[in-house]
Amino acid sequence: MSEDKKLHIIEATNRVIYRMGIAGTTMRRIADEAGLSTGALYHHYKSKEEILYDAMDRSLSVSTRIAEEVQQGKYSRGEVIKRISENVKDRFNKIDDNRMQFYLAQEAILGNEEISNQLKVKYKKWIGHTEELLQRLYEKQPGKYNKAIASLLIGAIDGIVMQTLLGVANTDEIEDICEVYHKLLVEGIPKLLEAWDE
Amino acid sequence: MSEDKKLHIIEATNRVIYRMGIAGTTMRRIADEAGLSTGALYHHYKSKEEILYDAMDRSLSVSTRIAEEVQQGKYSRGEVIKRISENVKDRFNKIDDNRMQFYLAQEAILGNEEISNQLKVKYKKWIGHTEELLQRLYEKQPGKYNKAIASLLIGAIDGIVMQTLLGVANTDEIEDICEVYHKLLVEGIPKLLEAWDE
Amino acid sequence: MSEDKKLHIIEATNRVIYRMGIAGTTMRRIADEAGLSTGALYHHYKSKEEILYDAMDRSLSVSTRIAEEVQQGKYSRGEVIKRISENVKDRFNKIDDNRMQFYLAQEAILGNEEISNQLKVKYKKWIGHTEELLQRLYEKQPGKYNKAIASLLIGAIDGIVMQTLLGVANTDEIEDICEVYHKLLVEGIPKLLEAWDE
Amino acid sequence: MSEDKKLHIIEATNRVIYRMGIAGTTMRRIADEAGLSTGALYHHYKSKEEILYDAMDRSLSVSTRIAEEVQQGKYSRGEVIKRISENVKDRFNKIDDNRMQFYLAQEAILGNEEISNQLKVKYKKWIGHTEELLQRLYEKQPGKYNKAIASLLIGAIDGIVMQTLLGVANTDEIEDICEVYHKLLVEGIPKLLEAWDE
DNA sequence: TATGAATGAGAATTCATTCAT
DNA sequence: GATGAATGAATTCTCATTCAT
Repeated sequence: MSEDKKLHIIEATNRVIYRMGIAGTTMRRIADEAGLSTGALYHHYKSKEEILYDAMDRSLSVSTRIAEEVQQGKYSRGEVIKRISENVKDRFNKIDDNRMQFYLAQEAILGNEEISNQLKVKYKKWIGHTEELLQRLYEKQPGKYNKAIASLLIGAIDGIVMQTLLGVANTDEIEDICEVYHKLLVEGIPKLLEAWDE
Repeated sequence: MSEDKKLHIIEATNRVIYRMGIAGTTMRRIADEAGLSTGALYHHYKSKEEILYDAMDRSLSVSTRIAEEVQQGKYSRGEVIKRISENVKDRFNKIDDNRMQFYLAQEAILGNEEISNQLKVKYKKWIGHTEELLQRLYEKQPGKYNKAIASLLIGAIDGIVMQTLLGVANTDEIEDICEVYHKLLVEGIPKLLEAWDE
Repeated sequence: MSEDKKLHIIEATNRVIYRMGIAGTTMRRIADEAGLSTGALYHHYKSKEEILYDAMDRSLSVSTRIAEEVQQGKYSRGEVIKRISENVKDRFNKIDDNRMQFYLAQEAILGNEEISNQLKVKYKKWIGHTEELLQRLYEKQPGKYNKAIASLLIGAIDGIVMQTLLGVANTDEIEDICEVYHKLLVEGIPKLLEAWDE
Repeated sequence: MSEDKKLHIIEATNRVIYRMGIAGTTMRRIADEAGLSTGALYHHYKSKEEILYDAMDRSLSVSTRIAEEVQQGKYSRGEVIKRISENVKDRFNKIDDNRMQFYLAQEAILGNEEISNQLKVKYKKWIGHTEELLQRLYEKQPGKYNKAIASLLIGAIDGIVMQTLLGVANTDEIEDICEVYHKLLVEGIPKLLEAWDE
């Protein structure tokens, strides 16, 4: 039960998931990809579910999101916004990670509770970070709507990622969307926050 | 191929999805739930996918319909925004249909061309309508970024839908998000559009 | 039960067979092609088998082969051979008929006894005609092997037709094959017949 | 994927075809006959068609083998012709395999690309070998018509096979046909080749 | 540890035929 | 005569899991 072998299997699993989706990931394909027999997989994991869970678990613990690293730095307002925008643009281009992320969400939505719970925790963390970021950026006290804004900002990225994966949005359009997203952070959101003060 | 019978099948499908999730939705179960034989299903739909797509289509086409009504100039600016907001809130509550949409998106991303094309058409319609709506609402000439804004507005909804399905956002938070979305339409977007004029 | 309607159904059936083969010919497709409902078919024929049989029966009674019309004429030896060659070349180009013919043979081989019997009769007739032709051409008394030669001459055409349908032989090659077939009649067969005399 | 097990499946398949005809040959019946589960069949072959193709291939590839042996120069001219004749006679007796070949040809003609390609390869090989054989037998340089002659020789066999399957030719007649075929190789074809030289 | 053949339940889909309207 | 919705058995194929070697 060496950790090495497990990692080998998980890496093979990831490659299969990337190509075939989670529903298309069969034990035989994992075995083929890993250069093992199906029987061998059962020496390391006691079921397919366990393999998938391990794969998804490891995948989730790697993925990063806006705000995570920015938070600790001591950047100026302008620098922070710039870094966020870069980060966002970057995310749209990491097709591999997006695909995997989307599959994970899919699996959760289809009824895999364990993955669902993990993703829930992740999203709550991401939203929390973004919320804090908003406060730092616009020097506002925690307002009733900061969390909602954070959710929308995160959600918008997921939505655009889906459009990219679906082939609805092409590269040029993504450029524009990034610019709008940037402008939204600089102009739209502050305006929104002011609006509630009045 | 009476519309009634199709509706009957779709309703049965929805009940099965509600109880068993998409992954547990088989033709046999749909048939049983509808009180039909499996063969009968194929009399009305030529594949399982077609049933699922129709189920999704019927509910999500509401959003398109509203945008179309608005286009025909039946409403004042205030009314339009109100209706959009209502529509968005409505969409967040259709859990089963949203699940289905994500399932179909997955199929599309994994290479199902039929579904892919249908979804592409749907998204392009949504984005197109939203774009026109933006122009009418803010009396702007078609700008370079109107499409990008529309994509983001649609994407944000999908993203929030995903958060809802994952159980990240609860009912109260959805309320807040709707309100922010509303505010964004009223205050944020106009501000954004102005910003490019300066 | 008007003959007209039956003919209409049979023509539709033939078009379906041509496109889909006999195995791919379903009642629904026949109905669609004929512009009728499946139920209506059962008013005119009591089963699918009966329709297919009728279609094939009519098809067989139309098809012609080398020798049939030549026999009655009073052509010279050279003219007869020329006409046969033309006839053969012609046959290779009538893809539609060949296809149908092949399907019929197929159906018979797969176990349809009635068609098998009809085809058997046809082939015996064709072979008989060809045999007589050989005698007229080479002024030989009915020899032990004339029938075998006739069978081979007929068979060769069927075999080449199959190669054409399979896409093994292209148009240029068919030209050559026709020429060889011609030469065979003129030079090869007489030599063969002589050989036995010696 | 032991060759033994494959052979076992093929033998079972042949028995089923013999009893039920190709149309009545289902995976379940093959499995039952072989004493296996249907799933097991798919462990060795990836589709029903592959099983049928293999069944046909195994028996008909004998002809190819002989042509290959001959090519390697193991036999004298007389022996070669004798072996070819024996081979041809043999082929006429393999009723089940011939049935299968016609069934597969039908599939190919109707658009099954996989089978179509396999058969095309097979035929091109047969024709190619026969062509080379002609050159060796008659010590002729590659002539324009050698390929056409080869095609006709192969085609004639298929045509006679079809007559056998249809029950047009009985055992005695097959004897005669074989003899004529033999004579054709010995006397007819050389004469033909000479004819072009003059 | 490792193999890979075998299992067996269950999936989607097809289709000739029937029958109430 | 005509319709077309419905039947239900049969078909091919998939796949997680087991187990003798």
